[in-house]
Amino acid sequence: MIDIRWLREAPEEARAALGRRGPHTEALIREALDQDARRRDVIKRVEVMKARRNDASEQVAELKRRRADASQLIAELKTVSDSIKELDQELRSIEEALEQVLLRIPNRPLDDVPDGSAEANRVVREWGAPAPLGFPPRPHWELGEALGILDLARGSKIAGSGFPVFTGLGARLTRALVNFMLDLHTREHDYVEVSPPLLVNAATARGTGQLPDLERNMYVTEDGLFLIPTAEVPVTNLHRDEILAAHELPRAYVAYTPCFRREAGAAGKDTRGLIRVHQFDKVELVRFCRPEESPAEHQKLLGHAEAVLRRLELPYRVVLLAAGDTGFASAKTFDLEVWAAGVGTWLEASSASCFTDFQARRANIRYRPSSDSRPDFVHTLNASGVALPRTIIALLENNQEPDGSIRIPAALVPYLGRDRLVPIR
RNA sequence: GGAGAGGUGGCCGAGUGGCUGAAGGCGGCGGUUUGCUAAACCGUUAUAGGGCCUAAUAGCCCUAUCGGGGGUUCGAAUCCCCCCCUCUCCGCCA
Repeated sequence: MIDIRWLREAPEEARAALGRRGPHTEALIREALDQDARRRDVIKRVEVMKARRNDASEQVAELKRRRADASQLIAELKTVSDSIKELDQELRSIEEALEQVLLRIPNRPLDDVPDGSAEANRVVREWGAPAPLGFPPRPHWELGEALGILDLARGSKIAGSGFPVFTGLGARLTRALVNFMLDLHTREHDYVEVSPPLLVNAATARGTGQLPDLERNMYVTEDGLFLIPTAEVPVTNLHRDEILAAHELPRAYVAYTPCFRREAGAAGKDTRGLIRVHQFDKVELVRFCRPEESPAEHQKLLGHAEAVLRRLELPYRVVLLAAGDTGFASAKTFDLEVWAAGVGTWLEASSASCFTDFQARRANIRYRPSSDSRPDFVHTLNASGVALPRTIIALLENNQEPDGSIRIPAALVPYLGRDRLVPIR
């Protein structure tokens, strides 16, 4: 049963916060509170009967021990038992309905999240300036093919559109980026590296909020397992149904995984080349912390993601998303948008989100504030650190030279083994 | 995939229909003893839900929980069914 106390105990605050996501939340709140009231009413009634049954059962045992006749009492208890069965049935269906509603209520945006939808997103800072190239920049799909590092046509052939193939130094570039990022986060930012399963069960997908909200966006196997859309899913669920010790918070994990997204309904514009693909590599950062730490943790996390782009010398900006544009599970999100000179646009390379206790409530991830206190939900946060395709886009398009060769930033040279990529035709 | 064994509290481990939320041990916490430590001894030791009362996640009462879910029964850790997981053997295999 997902926790509902937050809603029951402060319904007006919940209304105000959720209302910023849209008017549809009001109906969900009303439905949830209604089902909750019904639920408690039935619990009250059935528990009185259970108490009576337990009591009388002891009397039956006592009578039998004395070899006295208990048939009268047993007959009486039978009707009590039947009523309990009915009420339990009713309770089950109410809880089922309540659960369905709760699963559809998005997270409450934090107070400092701007009102409005995407137009109200706020650029909070920029780093590095998009430098004029002095010649007409080419898009990455042209550069990539000319460099012999990207083969979109064959990807389409063997899997379908949106499944790119990296070849030669392109394949090595992805490996170089992954290793660079993992090294940075484990050595300098103190993350524990994990290599999780790429398929997860439904409970796991529900824990981070992918179900039911993003169900359409995940690939499902016939065994009922989902291909992960991000490492956030398996990594956050590492501690599902656990009570963490206060002294082991905050915990920080970094994971490299491929990510799989159906992107149903996203076909069309802004999907050329590597901009939006069905399978891509990503290094993901996940943090668990005490509630009071989460704002500071969020900034720290954002800084760790930014560090990647800075080392790669890629111009980017930090955008605070407005309430209406913030993801279902998130309470506050900063997008890291990297400049891509060829397509002439900013591309989201990372999303750094604070989920407050939203995922913790669903996944039941708690901690004990002190040894003698009750467990409380942790806060979870995550950020891409960062997604590869859009990083590669920026790398190719921003660092291209008139002859089509690509400058490799110093931080990446040791990993790639060379300081430039040169066209093969 | 086939055959078998098993899943009990933080851990180990009793328990085949009734006062067992669960013996015993270990660990943890509190205390007594102690020059200090150790040992010994005493006490304590879960989670969730609901209600009452509250400043309270304090207190009191109730309900549930022995892998998960159904069922039988007045009553289930104990009996039945389904599922999940672990282990052993066989098969297959990177």
